[in-house]
Amino acid sequence: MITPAQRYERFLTDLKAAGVRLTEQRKVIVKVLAEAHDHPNADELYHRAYVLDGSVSLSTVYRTLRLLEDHGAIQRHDFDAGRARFENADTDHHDHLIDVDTGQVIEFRSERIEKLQAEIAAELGFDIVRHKLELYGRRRG
Amino acid sequence: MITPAQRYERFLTDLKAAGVRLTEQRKVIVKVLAEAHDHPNADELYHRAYVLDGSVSLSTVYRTLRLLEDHGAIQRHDFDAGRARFENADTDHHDHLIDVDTGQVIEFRSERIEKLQAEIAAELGFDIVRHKLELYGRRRG
DNA sequence: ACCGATTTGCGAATGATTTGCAATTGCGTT
DNA sequence: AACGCAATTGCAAATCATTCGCAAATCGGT
Repeated sequence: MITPAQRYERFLTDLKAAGVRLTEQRKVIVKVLAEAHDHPNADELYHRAYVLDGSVSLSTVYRTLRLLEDHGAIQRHDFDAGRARFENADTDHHDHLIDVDTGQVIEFRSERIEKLQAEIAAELGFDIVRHKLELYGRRRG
Repeated sequence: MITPAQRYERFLTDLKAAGVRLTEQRKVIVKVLAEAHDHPNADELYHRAYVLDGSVSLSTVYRTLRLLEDHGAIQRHDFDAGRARFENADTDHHDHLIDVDTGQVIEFRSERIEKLQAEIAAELGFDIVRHKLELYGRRRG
């Protein structure tokens, strides 16, 4: 079980290894991402980072998010159109179930679905690069 | 096998039945949608409609798209973030495979995946309201 | 054809994200 | 420990897709 602190260290090590300059702002943003247990959007990340270090700007949050995404360190989602949401990519792959009433995001993983997807793509003559599976559901009353 | 002309007629009949006013612009936009074999975005729809009738504006395209979506006549997708794409909803349900190299969108349907999704949601205590499954793949060389 | 409510086009407003630019900063080199 | 400069930053202005306000045009029942 990886801790936020460990995740943070790994983030920094990987970035340094990739030749990325570790600025104060980037470290703070990465720390916020490492500690996030949810799927925050850019603005939420900005606010959390700003509390830790008032020198972080929204622009830099956006620039850093793009940087991290390009490095494969985080993943971008668009559960609700118009606002991207992020999560660190080091955790195991999983899909999302969004509660349409509360907006709550539940993570799950199904080997069978993964397998089935690969089979379907293969039948169509493709190899899957990535996929997006989002279930929008309502809690059973 | 339904023809574009038939689809167009059904669109109009359904809208009229729903008490929607059939303006010139709406008819043109609906016709363009009925004839579309791809997944055009608002701007593309606007251009196609404008050719048929220069009195169509982009605002009205957006308003009509929202209207049609609310009536369940079309479906909105966001394959690429930041730009919504549309398709008529009268066809059978299907998912999408997007060729990451060409952007081509291939439609497919798998009963097994549908079933599996319902099972997973049920295990988590949910009923599926809708879902989004997009495979992004590369053609096998 | 008439009339009132609905819909339209226009341009301005919005909200998320990006960008230009001058000032600041990380970090390899002295 | 200071130097130098390219990379990075904050800010404000720009962008991009989409929405909105409002006066003018239009639908469709009478």
